[in-house]
Amino acid sequence: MIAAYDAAMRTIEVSVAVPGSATWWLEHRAREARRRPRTDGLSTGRIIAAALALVDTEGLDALTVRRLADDLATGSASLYRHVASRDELIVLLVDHVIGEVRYPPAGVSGRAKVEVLSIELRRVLMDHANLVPALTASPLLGPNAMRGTENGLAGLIEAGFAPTVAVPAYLALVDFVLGTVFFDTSSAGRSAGVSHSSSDLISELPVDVFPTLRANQGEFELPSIDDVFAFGLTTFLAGLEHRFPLDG
Amino acid sequence: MIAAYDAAMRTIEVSVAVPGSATWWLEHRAREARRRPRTDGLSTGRIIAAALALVDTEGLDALTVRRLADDLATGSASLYRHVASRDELIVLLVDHVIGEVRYPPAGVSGRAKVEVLSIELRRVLMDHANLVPALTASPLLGPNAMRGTENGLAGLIEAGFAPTVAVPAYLALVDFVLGTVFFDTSSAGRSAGVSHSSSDLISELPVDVFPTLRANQGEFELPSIDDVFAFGLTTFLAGLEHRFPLDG
DNA sequence: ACCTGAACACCGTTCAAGT
DNA sequence: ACCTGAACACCGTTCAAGT
Repeated sequence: MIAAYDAAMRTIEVSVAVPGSATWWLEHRAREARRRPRTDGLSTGRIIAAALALVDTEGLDALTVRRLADDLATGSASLYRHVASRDELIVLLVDHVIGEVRYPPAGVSGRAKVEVLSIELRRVLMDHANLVPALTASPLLGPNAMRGTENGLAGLIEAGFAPTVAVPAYLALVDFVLGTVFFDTSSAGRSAGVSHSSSDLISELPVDVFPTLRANQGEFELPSIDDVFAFGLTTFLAGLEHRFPLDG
Repeated sequence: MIAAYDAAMRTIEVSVAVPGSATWWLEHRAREARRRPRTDGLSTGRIIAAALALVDTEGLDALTVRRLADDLATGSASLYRHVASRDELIVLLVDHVIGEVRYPPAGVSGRAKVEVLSIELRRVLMDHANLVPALTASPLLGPNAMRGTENGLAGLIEAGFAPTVAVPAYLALVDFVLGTVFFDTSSAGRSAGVSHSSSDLISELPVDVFPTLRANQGEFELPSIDDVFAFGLTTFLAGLEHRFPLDG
């Protein structure tokens, strides 16, 4: 009984929260506050910077604890003094990248602010395309992500939408931005010369089963990934304004 | 010189295509056609079924080649006779799951068909939520995915949109569906009792930096993930019809 | 007290040796 | 010819031994 209780408490103290969850971020903030500086040259900031450089240049798979330790000229065990696990490191990395979003000046508000923020979020994620698969590992609840949510939601409310509309609209918009980023980066594997494009694949399909694709094969060549993003953003906002006409 | 040439050719013959790319799918189809039956009890179909069961019950991380071999009562090396790599297996798994989409009867066309297909794609992916992170590994170009593209695009064209509109609209719509699925499954980490919801996190934020979030905190409790999906789908289609009014 | 070398329990993949 | 046990070159993480 007592042994089981102790074991349970130990689990809780060590932190039961999964990295990236709301609970984890709350605990993380408390942990950072009571942190005392380390005697070695390492810091969470240096680790994150080195990890991001590694991911950007060699991909997410290259981010191993051992390799990162090599880059920082230490042993892998030393990193565990600053970061609890590889998963936690990735969660910190994602919020760090979201922190690269540039916010528009105070004069920009309403729909324009929403558009700028959507474009910015997409820009910083595409700038770190190798990190994108890591976005599925946790919800976006870090401080930088929350700042984006604050501003995006404010933009929609400034634009005149009621909170009951603005909240689902904001969430749907983030879903769309992330979707374009996922899709664009997963299609990126095709290197121009050697590989076939999806259009080449379409021309191999039997015309009786795939009449629409075969007939419109050329259209798939034309829209760039940025075109599709702009098309979707404009169409979504048009639909929002059409469904919920503003009072003014 | 000659050694280098031989090495290059060998690389190409072994297949230079990355699993899931258009080139890979084309090669895959050719490979399947000339495949002769194995003497052991294994088949790609049995492997995929066992892999999916494992992912569904224990998660994507539990899908190791060794564990899968155990489940199939063989050694890990034997699986490499049917599947070239773990990555290839995951690509096959994703298209297999997309194959669970149920198509509407022939009477359903136009906007209704587009809605049904969007809802179906979301349903099958949410049914296999543990597999969702694997969707970022490759573009969706398998036979089952192409069937979905054929039908989705046909729906938009039946609805009266020109191909130059229908193609980007289809791509943006898939981006949105995938985005909601990614977002919903990555937020799923919060188990009801122990964990905090994002709303609990919001109430910890300083009101001077996050006024909009604090003021509208309650709204984030209300919309379920299905509500946000339905909201976004309806809004996007409304925007499409508003921007490109039909002739009829 | 803080740090870390060395070990533990795993991976995906290959290939020589068996049938 | 086909199949696979055993090995290779890695992982993330832990902890006893050092300073």
